Amino acid sequence: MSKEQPTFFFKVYNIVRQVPRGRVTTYGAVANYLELGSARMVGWAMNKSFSSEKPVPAHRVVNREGRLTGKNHFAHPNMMQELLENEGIVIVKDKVQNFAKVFWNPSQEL
DNA sequence: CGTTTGACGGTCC
DNA sequence: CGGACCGCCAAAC
Repeated sequence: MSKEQPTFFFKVYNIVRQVPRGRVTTYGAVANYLELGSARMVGWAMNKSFSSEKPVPAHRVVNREGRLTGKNHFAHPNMMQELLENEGIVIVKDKVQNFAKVFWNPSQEL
C-alpha cells in the first residue's frame, strides 16, 4: 500500500480522475485549482502517477497549448494520442483541436 | 543538507 | 513564430 495521502499528488490524481471522458485539462488549471502555485508540480505528480495503484488518465492532461507534451512518457509516444482520439478528441500534430471546447476546467466545472 | 531536475507557464527578444 | 530565460516548488540524487 502506498502512502500518497498528505500530498498534492493524491489531490492531483483525484482531479485528473474526475476529468470526464472526451475532455482534457491542463497542468496549470489543476495547479490553480489546488492552489499549488506551480504547474510543474502537476507534471511531477503525473510522472509518479505510474507508481500509483489506481489508473490515472494522464493522457487527459495537456499543457496550456493543448499539446501532448507528456506523450513521450507513456508506454508509447503515440498512445496518448490514440487514447484521446478514442474518446472523440481530435489530435493534429500532437495538438488538441477545439481545445477550448474539450477543455475541462476544475475551477469552473467543479 | 546543497544541488539538480522536471509531463509548465509566461515573458522577452 | 520560435528560441531563450526566469520563476515555482517538491522530490530525487
